Amino acid sequence: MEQRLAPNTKLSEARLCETFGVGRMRVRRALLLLSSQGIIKLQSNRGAYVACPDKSEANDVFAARMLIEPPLVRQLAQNSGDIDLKLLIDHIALEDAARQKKERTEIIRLSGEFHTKLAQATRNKFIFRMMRELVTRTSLIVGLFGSSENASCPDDEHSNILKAIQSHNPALAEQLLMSHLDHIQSGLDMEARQEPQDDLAAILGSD
Amino acid sequence: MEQRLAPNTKLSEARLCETFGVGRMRVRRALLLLSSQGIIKLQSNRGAYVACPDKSEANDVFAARMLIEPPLVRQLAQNSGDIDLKLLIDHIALEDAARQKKERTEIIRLSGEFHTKLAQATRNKFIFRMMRELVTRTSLIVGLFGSSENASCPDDEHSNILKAIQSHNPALAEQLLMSHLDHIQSGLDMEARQEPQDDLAAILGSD
DNA sequence: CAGTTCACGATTGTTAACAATCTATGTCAA
DNA sequence: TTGACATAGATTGTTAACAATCGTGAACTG
Repeated sequence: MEQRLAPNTKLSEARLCETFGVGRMRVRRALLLLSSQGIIKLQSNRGAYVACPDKSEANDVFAARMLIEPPLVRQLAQNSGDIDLKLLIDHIALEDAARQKKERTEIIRLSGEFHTKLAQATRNKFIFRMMRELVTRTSLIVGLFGSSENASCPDDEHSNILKAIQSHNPALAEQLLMSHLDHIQSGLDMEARQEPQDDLAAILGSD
Repeated sequence: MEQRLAPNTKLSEARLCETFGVGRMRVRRALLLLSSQGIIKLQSNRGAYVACPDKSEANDVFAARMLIEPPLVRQLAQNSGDIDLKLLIDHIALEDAARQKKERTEIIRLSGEFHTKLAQATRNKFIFRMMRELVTRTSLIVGLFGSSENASCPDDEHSNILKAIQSHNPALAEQLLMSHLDHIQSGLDMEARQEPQDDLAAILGSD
């Protein structure tokens, strides 16, 4: 989620065991779940590797998001009664704070999380899970294909989307979101790839 | 998927081991994956049970489907170039055949699968996975709350949706699909619950 | 007779040893 | 020098024994 582990990084069981201080069973369970979400790839007898989406997969992820998120925000803007607006308002506050403090990894994490919280605001478990999966995958893609400067979303687009929702303007909310997704996607360079890093220093460093 | 295992059925590890002739490890891996998809619930130290969606979850599933499927079929009807229409045409043929032979479980399976194949026709892996999960969950819900006669979708609604897609009529396709989902949902009786069955006779019987 | 407690059996969770597979290194030959 | 082959090490996959937890039923008490 925070792009500290590059795609194709090998995740050896023994290494994860000592890093997190748990037995192999826990590690293998976690790896299986991550692989079922497509975050890592399990290669038989070869181990687990951070997933490395290709160009085509990247396009699929954005196509899926452009299918789901527009009706999602439209619904949020229409039906402001049953939805959890506070969740979004509080989140924007967090984003602003992180941006002022220039906490880079925090900004990246919150940028993705905003979209997850759009889904969470519907109070619909299934929509939430779908968006979380798509957002996670987007993080991988941005880490792979993104130029370093635009790793996070443009500053105030999230805030503007929220305002459109609050003012019950479905068409505007939908349009703002579409162009927001467009900005993210067009900020990617589909040809250049980051090279894989080969250890877990990123995780160890954060303890 | 075929509603042979009622919700709340207990799935004991030992039982599954002998039924499928595999070790506990394989069984536990499978149970973990099923639980991550919400098809079963893993209760700590108590075992695995077929998920038993409640009224609120059922509404969430239909809300999620009504959010995703309309733009999905609209896209299919608009952009008939890159999509896999043959998949849908062949499927409708299978449905017709099963209906003529009055193969009940086959009809139920294919009824759900049509919606999965709508997603598959986009050739987008993520859309496909999301729909598969929602359709599976719908099967559980229909098994729980559905009256026995309308367990499958009305006869020709799938066929009509496909025709609207083939004739590039997005608005019609979207409208047909919405009323189709409405039909399924309104055929449910949210109060009456089927009682759980307590063993795996259904699986054993099919071997 | 009802309610509580204890102990037993059954089931799940964990651990550790073992087996199988793959990668890498080093040797030999062309 | 390069290629293939074989062997050793490391890593993953599996199995089986062990520990922990939970539900049940019997025994006991009020």
